[in-house]
Amino acid sequence: MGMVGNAEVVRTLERIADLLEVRGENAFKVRAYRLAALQVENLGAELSELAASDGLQGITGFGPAIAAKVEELVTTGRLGYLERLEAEVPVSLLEICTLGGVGPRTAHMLWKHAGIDSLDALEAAARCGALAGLPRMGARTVENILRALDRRSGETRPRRRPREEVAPLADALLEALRGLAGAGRVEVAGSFRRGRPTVGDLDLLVATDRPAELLAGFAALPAVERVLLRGDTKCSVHADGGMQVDCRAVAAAQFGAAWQYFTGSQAHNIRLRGLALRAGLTLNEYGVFSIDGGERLGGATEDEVYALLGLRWIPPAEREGGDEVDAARLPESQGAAAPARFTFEGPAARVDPAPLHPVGH
DNA sequence: TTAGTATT
DNA sequence: CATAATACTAAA
Repeated sequence: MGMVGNAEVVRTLERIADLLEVRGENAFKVRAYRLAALQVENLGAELSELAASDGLQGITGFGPAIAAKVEELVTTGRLGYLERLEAEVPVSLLEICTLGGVGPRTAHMLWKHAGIDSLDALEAAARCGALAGLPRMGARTVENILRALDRRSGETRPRRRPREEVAPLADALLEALRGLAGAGRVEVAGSFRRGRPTVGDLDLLVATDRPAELLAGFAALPAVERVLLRGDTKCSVHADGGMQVDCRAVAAAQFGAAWQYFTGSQAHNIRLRGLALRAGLTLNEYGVFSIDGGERLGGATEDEVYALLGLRWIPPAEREGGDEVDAARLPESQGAAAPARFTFEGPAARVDPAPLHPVGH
């Protein structure tokens, strides 16, 4: 019976997706496995029991191919397809992908162009200059790989931590941000705000008129150990203890849309944005826009964002990408059908180089 | 400008 | 045919 639980099915489907990706497979196929994994995560029932009774065909994200593989896995405890994949693709390529800045495309290239199939082989090649000349391998990138390999021995590999363990750091950083010149409202977002029992990183949001300046201040905080990247709207760092902290700076008029985006979950955002498209709108971290014309309809508060999509405000703890979006539908009359209630006032709500309306011309 | 990686 | 949208960096 259920020797193989849903959690292992999720891990297996994700592993298949990772291996297919470094093999250079069709992106849609890779996504299909990721989507299936996501669906299993949010599934109410045990797959092994479904396999014994109704079968797996009806599950969202399961076509015939994935249904057959999952059935094999939950009934026999093994999966021939995965075993063949692991025999074909060097599994160490997945470790190479854990180096910051190195993803599946690069791992694939290293494997095919230079026969690199392990971290040791990569290190050797990097040290003896064998990487230079490979596609998209400049001096800068080689340097970044060498630094990432160096840190690897420190073994500070990122892990999810209990939220209680992270809370003091979150409080301290919120306080520090509030103390920076030009800082307006400051809030935590991400999985921490959603109340998840464990968090992988901290996501902080700050309202400001001078984002670049504020992010420079953030990067210079004493609690910051290393700056991973810093742009005009976003800065990622490693804080003391190795925890990654992402800080996003936005104008006050966009705070609601940005907070919504940054709170996630990813699956929730995708559902919201999909709903927006079907309503003739588009949603991003800067606001809600009408698709034709790109007029900005709102986004100063989360409430406004959800209302423009015809939804009641959804508590962060529910934003996991299950059925919460459908459950939050408001009666037709005041929803997306009549979205022009909010107008965007005030000058330049957007940050300087105008990220505004993402809808292509 | 484009590709790749990253983020929710 | 195919889930959304955007930011940052380095290469070309």
